[in-house]
Amino acid sequence: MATSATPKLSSAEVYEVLRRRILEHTLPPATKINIQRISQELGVSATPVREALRQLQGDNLLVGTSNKGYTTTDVLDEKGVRALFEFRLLVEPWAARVAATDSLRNPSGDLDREIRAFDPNFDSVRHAMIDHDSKFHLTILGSTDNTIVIDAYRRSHCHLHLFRMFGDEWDWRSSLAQHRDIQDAIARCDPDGAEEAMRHHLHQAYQGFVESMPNTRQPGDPRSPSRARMVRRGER
Amino acid sequence: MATSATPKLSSAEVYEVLRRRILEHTLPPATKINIQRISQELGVSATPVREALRQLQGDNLLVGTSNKGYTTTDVLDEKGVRALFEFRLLVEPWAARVAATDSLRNPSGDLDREIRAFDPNFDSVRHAMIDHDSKFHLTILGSTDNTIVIDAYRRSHCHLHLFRMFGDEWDWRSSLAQHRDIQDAIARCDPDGAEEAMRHHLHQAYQGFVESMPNTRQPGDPRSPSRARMVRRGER
DNA sequence: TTGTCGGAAATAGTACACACTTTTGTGGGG
DNA sequence: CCCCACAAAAGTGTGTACTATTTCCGACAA
Repeated sequence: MATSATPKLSSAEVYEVLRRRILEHTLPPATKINIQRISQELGVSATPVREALRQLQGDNLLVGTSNKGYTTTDVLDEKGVRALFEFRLLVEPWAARVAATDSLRNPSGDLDREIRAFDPNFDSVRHAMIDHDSKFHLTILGSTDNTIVIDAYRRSHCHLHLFRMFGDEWDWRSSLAQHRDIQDAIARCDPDGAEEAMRHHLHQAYQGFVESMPNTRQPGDPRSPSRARMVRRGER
Repeated sequence: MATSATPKLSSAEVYEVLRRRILEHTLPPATKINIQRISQELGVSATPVREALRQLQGDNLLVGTSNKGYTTTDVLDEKGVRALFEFRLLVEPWAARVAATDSLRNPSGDLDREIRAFDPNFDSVRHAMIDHDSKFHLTILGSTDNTIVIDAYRRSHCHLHLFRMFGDEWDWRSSLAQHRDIQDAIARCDPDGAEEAMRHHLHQAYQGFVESMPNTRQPGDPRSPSRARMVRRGER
């Protein structure tokens, strides 16, 4: 576990370490990053750390201001969640439709495997579900073979934000059932069904988010708890 | 014009300089970047240059491999163009619809100004049109107030790729007319019309691209000139 | 309590040394 | 005679240590 005593460690590896730490919450949201500490902790000089930080800034995992250092991105506020799901509703139903049109390289096999591989007793249900959900959605996106859309999706870091906000009270059973519905529609090459199943899935997820948001408030986070704006549905 | 003799220049400024150079083709596509040369040219040390390069890599303007340095991204191939327009067809018609729904902060005024500001005798028509086109589309995107979608759009660098591929033979008049159609629909708050106008505009642009692609081949670019795969239309 | 002034800490930049990559040049074999 | 392989040298990217500036925090005084 100790990262010390590694013979030579550098640059791209520092990037990977820091990236994992952010994604796994070892570095919590809205945390100031100390370059010195990290450099001596990983046993490298300051320069590779700074480069890694710059790259992480480009990946939307850090925000940095000149002469003031870097900070991990904050938890999404209500507007941010809305924007995120609006974005997902643009690309993911389309991706599901594309995935369901091609009967040859159809990701339904992989998706089935992902669903079966889900283990509620893994570590925490939350962790297992996020992991499964991440892979499931990315598999569908990946089947579109559109690097630009895939890249845009990855950069949204939606599952990082999910992980940050979710408590353990989440109804993962219904999410899993919706995944099964999507996989079914894709397996039988039903574009309309797949698109609609995905849209429904995202709407449900968003709904769950909005309802749980006042509860998920972090301690010591003075955001106004009122202003629970209502959800507009049936946008399209 | 000369970047020398600047008293103190550093880091974020290096980033800006390099970014501009890429966007303005002072650094052509698929060009290897020499850190030493840039550092002594700008009168700074290697470190800030390297950091700027890392950030540009995160912006999808450079590709970098370990111990081999950085290279500007290459011109899009046919598959890339297809992916790019597929992406644009996902977000921009939606953005046009959103822009046309809100009668208060409606971007039609800005759009009208953008259209009028276009000057065919500016420098080269190509440059002027790319500049106008870039602002026009970004204004519509910006009116959605969805930072995630806006950011994804910016990172696609669609106008950089347009600029790279276009010759001067482009039919900018019809593009401008289509912009006017879109602006009209938004001004009268006609979501369906705006969405459809945008979709038509993008289809036309894509069509123009595909037709001009074999002609736009760069000299000294040994890509196979055959394999002009046919366009599938009416995807949705 | 508020404002200002210092000192400590952290970040940004420079110069140098090392390591990897690429290229050039030379020798042997086909 | 040409070509391929291997080796040496130049070139370039990468990491370390040091220096300089900037920011932040606390003490002291009004």
